Amino acid sequence: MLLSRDYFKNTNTVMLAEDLLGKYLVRDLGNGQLMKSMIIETEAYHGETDQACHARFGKTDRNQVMYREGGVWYVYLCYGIHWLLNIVTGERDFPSAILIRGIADASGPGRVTKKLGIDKSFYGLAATLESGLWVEDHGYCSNGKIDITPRIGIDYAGECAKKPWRFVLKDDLIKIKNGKN
DNA sequence: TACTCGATCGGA
DNA sequence: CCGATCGAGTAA
Repeated sequence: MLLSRDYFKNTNTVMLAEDLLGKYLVRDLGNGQLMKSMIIETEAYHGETDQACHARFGKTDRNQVMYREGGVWYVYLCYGIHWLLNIVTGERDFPSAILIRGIADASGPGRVTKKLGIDKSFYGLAATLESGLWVEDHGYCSNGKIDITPRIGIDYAGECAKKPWRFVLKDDLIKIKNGKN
């Protein structure tokens, strides 16, 4: 079933990031083709006090969508090359989001968007059928098979770099094919 | 305006 | 290890 707007309005971004593991990212290519991939890696970014969060310097043109009510996509360009996909969480005016770092057939945040054909055009769109990109719960239960680690690539974030806000599903049944496309 | 560095990745 | 390549922050 489709994850509702209310699901993403939850203010506990860290808990939501863990809960998203095992859910399905669904991309409607518009020609009757649906791509469905299990989410296997996420990271939480929570508020202006989180020194790793893009909102740590306040609202900017790039991050303004993080201040909206949860349930919309935050897509941004990283290192001038890769589009990174986040789902905004929580209440209006509190900036928080979850980075989708990996799906079952594409490990790495840049590969997720490349695989599903996601770019800046999804910025600010709601995670609904109409937008062509949404999240479904297929009833998968992780049953504690989850690695919890600090977030990747944020060494500049001081004490916040130590927060255990990265979640990885480790399930022997999941085959990760590192397709280079 | 001129730097510097970043929620990355693929190739040498 | 290094380069690609662009937007945000900082200093001036």
